[in-house]
Amino acid sequence: MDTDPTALTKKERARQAIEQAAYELFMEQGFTATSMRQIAERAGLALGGIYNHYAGKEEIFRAIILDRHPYKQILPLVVNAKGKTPEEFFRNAAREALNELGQRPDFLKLMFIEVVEFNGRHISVIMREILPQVLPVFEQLAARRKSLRQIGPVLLIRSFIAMFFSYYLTEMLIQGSALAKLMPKNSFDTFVDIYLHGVLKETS
Amino acid sequence: MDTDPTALTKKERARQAIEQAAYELFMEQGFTATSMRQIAERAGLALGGIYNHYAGKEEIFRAIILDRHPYKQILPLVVNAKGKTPEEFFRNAAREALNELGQRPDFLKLMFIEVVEFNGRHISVIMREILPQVLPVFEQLAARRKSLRQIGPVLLIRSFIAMFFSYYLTEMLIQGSALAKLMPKNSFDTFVDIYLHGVLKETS
DNA sequence: AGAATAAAAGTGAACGTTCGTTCATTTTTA
DNA sequence: TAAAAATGAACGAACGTTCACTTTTATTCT
Repeated sequence: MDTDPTALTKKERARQAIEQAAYELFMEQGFTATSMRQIAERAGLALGGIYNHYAGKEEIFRAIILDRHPYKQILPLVVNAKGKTPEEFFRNAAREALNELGQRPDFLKLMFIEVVEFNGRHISVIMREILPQVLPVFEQLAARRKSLRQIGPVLLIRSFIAMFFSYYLTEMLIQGSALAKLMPKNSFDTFVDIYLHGVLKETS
Repeated sequence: MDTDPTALTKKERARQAIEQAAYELFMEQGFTATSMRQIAERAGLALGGIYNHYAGKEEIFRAIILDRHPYKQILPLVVNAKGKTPEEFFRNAAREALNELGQRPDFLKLMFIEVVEFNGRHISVIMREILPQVLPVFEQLAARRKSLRQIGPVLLIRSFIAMFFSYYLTEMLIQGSALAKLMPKNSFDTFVDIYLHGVLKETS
């Protein structure tokens, strides 16, 4: 038989097809609204076959969260962002993360589904993986008291991530509304500016 | 018969009971996971009776969005917030909104359900109501070029709202995770500070 | 190597449940 | 006394999962 080590086994290819189909459908319709039949059809196998690879529907979602979540691509970009000053670092990290996220416009929905349908049940496993990588970077940043206002590393992480979340959440919320028409084009740049400098002018 | 004009008619009381029950259940379980039977039971009437008041399940959700959404209470607090300086205004508005939101911890879920299950379909009606009230206030704010950096009124609104969203979204995401244990107590104050002054120290 | 064979994966009908909605009927309201 | 509201059984559809069965894959033995 063919033993090309670069080729995925048939088993693995089936798993990937199931996860890919489920990922797309969850993004399009949400978790509850997506049926196992739809997943099977898009993955190109029969309904019952799914259960040879996953114990059930929620396990597919968990698998997606664990090894298909966009943070896998984004995290390295942030952690490895360069910059002589913290401002440079934040701007580079934000820009690179945004570029990657721009390719995957539905990334936030995974988080919303997680919150709405599972009350954040699966997040802790992500955190366990993210934190050891990200915390040292932001600890070094927070220590630069000359450049940064006094904000602890944990809140620095949270607020940095929150900037992306809030940008995309408000984008999804206002899409198609009157506010969307009034919105400037490069709004994310302003979000980064506000994160860095605030809305107030310096008082000096 | 009793014609006390302050009393709700029986019809109205039934509608309120249905909306209240549905609101609670949607918050607890999400829209799709909540059944009409659960709504009927908690509202204290029979299954079929709901359809004498609402055409279907989604119309209940729409009614909740329209006249039970927390922004009804919060919007006036923000619009009527006082403050000699923009900073005072923002801090007062943020504090009062947060107090109100603290009483209604599930407020954000309504938005998430809206995004996850309806792709933001019902937001435009909210915007049509909010914008005329809120835009003038933020236009006046944005015009104070001495105090505020150059940010248009529309982005000023969006980023101000986004501050709350990002705070609560990250709170829901990290709850129960390792990051939550490391989080300082009064994190929202820091979010407001970052919104006002940014994370960077002034360069002067 | 090639045949035998046990394990894994694929199939789609069937199962039991639950869903949103409808309906004929009764009770309450105006 | 006519309209509105309440009732819960019934309907058809869809759901996640299981099942008996066939096909494919991987391993063992000659």
